[in-house]
Amino acid sequence: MSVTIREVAERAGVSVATASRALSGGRGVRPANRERVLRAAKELDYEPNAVAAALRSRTTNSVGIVVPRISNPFFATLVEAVEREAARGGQGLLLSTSRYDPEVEAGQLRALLDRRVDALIAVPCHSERSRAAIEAAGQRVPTVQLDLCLDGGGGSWVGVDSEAGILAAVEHLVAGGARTLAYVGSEPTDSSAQARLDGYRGAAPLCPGGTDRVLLGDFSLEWGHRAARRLLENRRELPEGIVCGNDTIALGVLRELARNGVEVPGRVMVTGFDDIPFAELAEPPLTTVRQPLEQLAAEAVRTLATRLRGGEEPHRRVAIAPELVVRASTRA
Amino acid sequence: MSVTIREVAERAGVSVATASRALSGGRGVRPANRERVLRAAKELDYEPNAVAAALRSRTTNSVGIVVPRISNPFFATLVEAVEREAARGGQGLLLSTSRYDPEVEAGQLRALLDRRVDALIAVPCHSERSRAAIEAAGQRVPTVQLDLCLDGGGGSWVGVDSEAGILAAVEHLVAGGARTLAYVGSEPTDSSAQARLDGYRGAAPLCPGGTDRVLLGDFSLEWGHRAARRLLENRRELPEGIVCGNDTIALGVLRELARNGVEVPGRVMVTGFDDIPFAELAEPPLTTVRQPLEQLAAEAVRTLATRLRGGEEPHRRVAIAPELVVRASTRA
DNA sequence: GACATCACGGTAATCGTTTACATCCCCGGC
DNA sequence: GCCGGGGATGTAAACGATTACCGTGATGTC
Repeated sequence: MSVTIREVAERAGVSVATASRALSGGRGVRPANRERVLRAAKELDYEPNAVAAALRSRTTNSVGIVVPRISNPFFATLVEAVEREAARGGQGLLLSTSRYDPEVEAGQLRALLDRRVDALIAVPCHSERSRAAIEAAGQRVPTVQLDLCLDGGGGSWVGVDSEAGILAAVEHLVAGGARTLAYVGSEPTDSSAQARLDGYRGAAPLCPGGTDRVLLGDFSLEWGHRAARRLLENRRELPEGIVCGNDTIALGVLRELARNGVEVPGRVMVTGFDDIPFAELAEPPLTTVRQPLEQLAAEAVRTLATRLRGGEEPHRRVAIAPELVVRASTRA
Repeated sequence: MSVTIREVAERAGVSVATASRALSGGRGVRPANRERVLRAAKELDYEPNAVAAALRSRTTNSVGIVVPRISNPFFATLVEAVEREAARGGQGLLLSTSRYDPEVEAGQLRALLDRRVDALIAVPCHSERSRAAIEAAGQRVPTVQLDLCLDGGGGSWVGVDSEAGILAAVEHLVAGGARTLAYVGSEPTDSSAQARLDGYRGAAPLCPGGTDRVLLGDFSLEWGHRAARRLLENRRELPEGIVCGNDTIALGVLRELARNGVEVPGRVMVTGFDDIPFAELAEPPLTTVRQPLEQLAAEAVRTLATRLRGGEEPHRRVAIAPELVVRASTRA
């Protein structure tokens, strides 16, 4: 069927060992022989069988990734960055989704391990119930948690410094003249939600006027709507700045404010978090904290690469500082 | 290192052949033996080596997919649907992106074939220059083009019936009272752009008042802006219905109309195509033609599955009828 | 000229399964 | 009682690379 290295070797007049050496790296082979092997391979249109190579060399040159979903533009962009980064190193990417179900997630991780991926990248879908599977995986291959992480740490992690991001947003709002603030975020069911909430609480003292309104729901547009309505109940006490836990919530808030004729940023300023593609398309365009996705992906892949090349601490935790992107939903 | 089937067989007191049979399918093994093998496997925490199985059985239980990009929400949703469908059949998904570069695409396809994927799904990034690589791939494994296709056909394809979709949009606009129409789409550089344009031209006779304004650019928000500005140059001749080639363009058009104080759907009705997640978040929410992504994915995977199970025509072309989703950017 | 060193190349073992083939046993039909 | 058939099992040969190990000849050094 397919042409094998044996036939290439035969045509080149060398042994399979030499052919193999010539095709991969080519060290320890006389240039003349190397040439002949390469030529033979081209003439026969030889396609190396990566499966056989993987079996013998015990390395598949592929990494597995598990994310909650891909249709979420945030994860999509993340996966894209990881794919590009992996491809650059000649690594294939095996993609799975957990659909926010720890059981599914565990199954996917196991399937990836059966396929003998060299390393794993996972966005744990639950800060508690993802633990067992992810730690088990970490026993077998280098594993890095991306974006979200397990409660209480454990294993490598690469993510954004949420607290610094929220702090930047708060500083910006205060500098823009906001005297009262509110936070609309998600219940701290995952590590990001927790960190952003902590960030808000930590930054609160910067705003002298008052920062005590904290509304927690989930990371959805609907929650943004509802929270905004709640803040609108008493028009007089409407805060001058609303810090949102992510962009989706912020879009919901913006929309509800627009419906009720509240001027943004005139009467209220709004900030988001993530900088999803639609943030700049909102009306008005949303000031937000941009996740440096490319950097996150690069860092994650690099972490795995160094772990594979040998040693390095298995508990590397990298928090990358995000960047505030100022748009029209706030005053400079 | 890892426990092998040999050790499982030993512990169960049977030969490796029997162990293998028991673990995969279990046909032709006495129930008692099957039980013992399964128990031994569980006790030893046996993890089958899919690489070895793949080498011997010449099937990797994995499909490769190449899309132009994942950060495009349309492709992201498509990939997600394919992943789910593949996972259901126990197939892994190897993901690659072409970044709209036929060279990159060809390289990715080759890499996937080296990895011996059982089948391929590709969204060709160019209707001409993708041909060689995709047809070459099709020689080796079942390959299906998804969404986009090569010029002039060739190979299997699963996509949406663009012409029917545009027709539905036009009918809807005419039924809603539009007397004049315009089309804002992309130059026909890919098969979808072509089909949508053809669809508009085919449906034109339905609108007695006039349908001759056809503006072609690319599938971007900016083009939507520019096209809308051009239509606004002569306010009096502003068409009563604007059919857009995709949602992104439509969002651009909507925005420009809003900036110029044109009422939607009062003065002008607008339709999109695709139903990306943000379509319903637009202001007003966008009436659009929904791509049945789940169905497309399922059909693509099914096509490959039947091809793998043996025979079936290699030239299956499936066009699925899309559904019109009516929202507030048009009158019912 | 003897010997250590070195670069290169070949032979064959190996990775961990699946599966072709042979064997064995049991059962039913004649 | 013999034979054919079929199901369960074992033996061993694949699958197609990589690589440990060893042999060979060239080279350098004393």
